[in-house]
Amino acid sequence: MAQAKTEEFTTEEIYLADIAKALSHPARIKILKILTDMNVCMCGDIVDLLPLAQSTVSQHLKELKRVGLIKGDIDGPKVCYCANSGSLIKVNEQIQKLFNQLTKGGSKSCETKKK
Amino acid sequence: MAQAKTEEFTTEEIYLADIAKALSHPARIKILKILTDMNVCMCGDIVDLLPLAQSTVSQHLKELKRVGLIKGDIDGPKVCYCANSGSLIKVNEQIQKLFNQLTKGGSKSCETKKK
DNA sequence: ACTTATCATCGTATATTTACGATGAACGAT
DNA sequence: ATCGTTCATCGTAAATATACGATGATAAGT
Repeated sequence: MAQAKTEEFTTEEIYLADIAKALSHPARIKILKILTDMNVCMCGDIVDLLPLAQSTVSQHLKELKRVGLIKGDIDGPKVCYCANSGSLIKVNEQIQKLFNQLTKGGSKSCETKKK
Repeated sequence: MAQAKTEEFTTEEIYLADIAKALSHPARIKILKILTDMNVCMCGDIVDLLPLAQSTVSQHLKELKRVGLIKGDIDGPKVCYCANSGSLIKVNEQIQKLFNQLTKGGSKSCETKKK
């Protein structure tokens, strides 16, 4: 099965993996950049900046919203999206924590003493 | 189709998304931590620390090796895995660059002046 | 009330991911 | 040479992801 056995992993591992999943598509990376560059929050013009159909972009936005990296405010028929700075900062901290752990050990080597 | 139109994205966006994909599973996060904690590089005992079958763990290791986050040295019938510190540092820098961009703008708000 | 614009969701097709058991390859030990 | 250990790969099944067009929902404007 493709059923992940998440029971055996820590909350942090699951959280980080989930964030990573949200970032695991070039379109979503690009959307985050677009929303950051446009200081005024953007709406569906994101579609014009991506080589994807409107429904597909909507799905990507949904995924980013799912993990809280962006927010969307309904304004009439439009929806105004913007990056969630607070969440981005928090996520950045979590990632930093992970990489601090992963790189703290200095350089290790696999070189096994070939006997 | 599930064919990603990667033509329209930058190399950096594709690279970051690819790294994120490699990190998008709790087991792979955990494997990286295990390889870091064990100062001496580990072999297949990783399997014993994960709630997954040996073949599944092997697949996860392959994915991490694909993006260069870990290395594996064949030592007889065993394979000695270890975290690739250099790669981890480089990846960390790339991620930092991204988040610096994403968080540089200060706090934005979606709050549309409800007229 | 009707149209237009904007966006989400539905339905669907295909690709990829995740997982497992089974098998195969490499090597050390007997 | 045979056996056991270790690990990758194959084959396969189910879940998820990606993408699109079509449809539905909402609100502004006519």
